[in-house]
Amino acid sequence: MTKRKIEIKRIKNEEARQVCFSKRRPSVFKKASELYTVCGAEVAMLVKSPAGKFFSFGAPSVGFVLSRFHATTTSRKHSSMGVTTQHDNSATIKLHELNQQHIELQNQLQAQNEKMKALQEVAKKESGGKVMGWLNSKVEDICQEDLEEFKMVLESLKYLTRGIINQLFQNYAMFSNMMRVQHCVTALPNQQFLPSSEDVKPMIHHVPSSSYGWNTSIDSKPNSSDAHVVGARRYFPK
Amino acid sequence: MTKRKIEIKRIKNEEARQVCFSKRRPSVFKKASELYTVCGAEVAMLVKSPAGKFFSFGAPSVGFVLSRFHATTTSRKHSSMGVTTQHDNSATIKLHELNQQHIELQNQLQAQNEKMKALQEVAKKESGGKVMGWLNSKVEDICQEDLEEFKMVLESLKYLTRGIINQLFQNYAMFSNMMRVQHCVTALPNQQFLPSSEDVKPMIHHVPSSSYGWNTSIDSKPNSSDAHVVGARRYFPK
DNA sequence: ACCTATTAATAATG
DNA sequence: TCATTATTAATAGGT
Repeated sequence: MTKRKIEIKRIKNEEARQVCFSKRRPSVFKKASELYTVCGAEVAMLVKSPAGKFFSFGAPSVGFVLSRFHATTTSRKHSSMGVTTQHDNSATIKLHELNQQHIELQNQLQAQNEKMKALQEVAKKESGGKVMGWLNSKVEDICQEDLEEFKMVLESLKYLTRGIINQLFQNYAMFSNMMRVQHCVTALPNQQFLPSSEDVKPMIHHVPSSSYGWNTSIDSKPNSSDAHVVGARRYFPK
Repeated sequence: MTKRKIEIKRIKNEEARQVCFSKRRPSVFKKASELYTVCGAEVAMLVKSPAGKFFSFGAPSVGFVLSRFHATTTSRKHSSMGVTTQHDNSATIKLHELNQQHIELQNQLQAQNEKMKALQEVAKKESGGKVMGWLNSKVEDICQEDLEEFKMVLESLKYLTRGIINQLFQNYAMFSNMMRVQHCVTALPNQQFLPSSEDVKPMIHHVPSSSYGWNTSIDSKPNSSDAHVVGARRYFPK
């Protein structure tokens, strides 16, 4: 979101990556804060910077939310009528994590979508460009190219990739079928989860005295919708 | 950030508050995801909605980040929550992460399939191009001049297809790896990830069949009879 | 840290 | 819940 749109992928330059983190992290915490203040959602967020620093944000407190999370993800062996159900609570974690990489993949898909969009855009443009012209330019930057030339390339692209793609999708279909069976076994059985404790105490985080130190969120007013100390910064509702 | 600027304070109307949460939560998760993908920061985020549902996001995984967090915080003597985390159940975690990837890759490949089709649609509109002429002609009929131009086209094709082909091969490789690893992992007995000592409550998962991916929530209300709905959300309609 | 041109998020509305 | 759109908020690149 800025002067130029960036692809959502890891920044290779280490310094630039750290700079980006420094800019983005407070914003994410702010968003998390707003989620609590405006919507009344309990939020805990733990972050380890690329440089190894830990940050945390929590409303009404990190510990409060963490403990609730533990309560819901902590399982036990349940015996009933001689039947012992060994409850695999990693399934719970799995469920919670279904969000996770999915979101990342969504970002990847966005990048792909946009590349495709760029291709489509180019396909719509009319002008006197040559193959050599956009041969050296980036796909995203093509804007004055010759429609006919481009279409020809697309056509040949189809020709060249058809075989590979077909084969890949055949393999995918095969794997997919196999996985589907297995998935039913591992993810679909009824599962039981603990209710959360309703009487959880607020928590104050330890600050390990490592070379980096921690930024912690210490909520002095567990039930208020006020400020949360995060690092050196305070978020107040305006 | 919108039609009108709103004051950052609790929305009193319960329904409006829930609506706001539903809109904001995915965005915050996305930001957290980007913090990981772009900046390489480890992130864990736990959220309890105003309606009492739990959501989580973690990169590289909630469990991973949480266990690191606990390891660090508990190494200072006490866990503030009195919870001891045992994070040696890598096999179980691995299993479920692989299951996640399975689901997510299905979505990704599906999306890719659609994109490829779109690309090919564009290409199909041009049927009588020079390139196709080359591709369909006999080798003997291609003159030197044509070969030079054809070479240029091939170069450009290499550029245009690089991203697509690489992506497809990556997915193929991931699937291959998953199949190998998962066979190994699923053979292991279920293990407890977290110690348990509380009552449990039943939970129902509903997985929509038509979506690009899933978000999860876990109801934390002990006496609620609500089903746990795993909702679907697409970042990129169409 | 600051600036600002752009992109991304989202409140209000249908 | 889903889509649209008018605005505001976030931020990449540069100084």
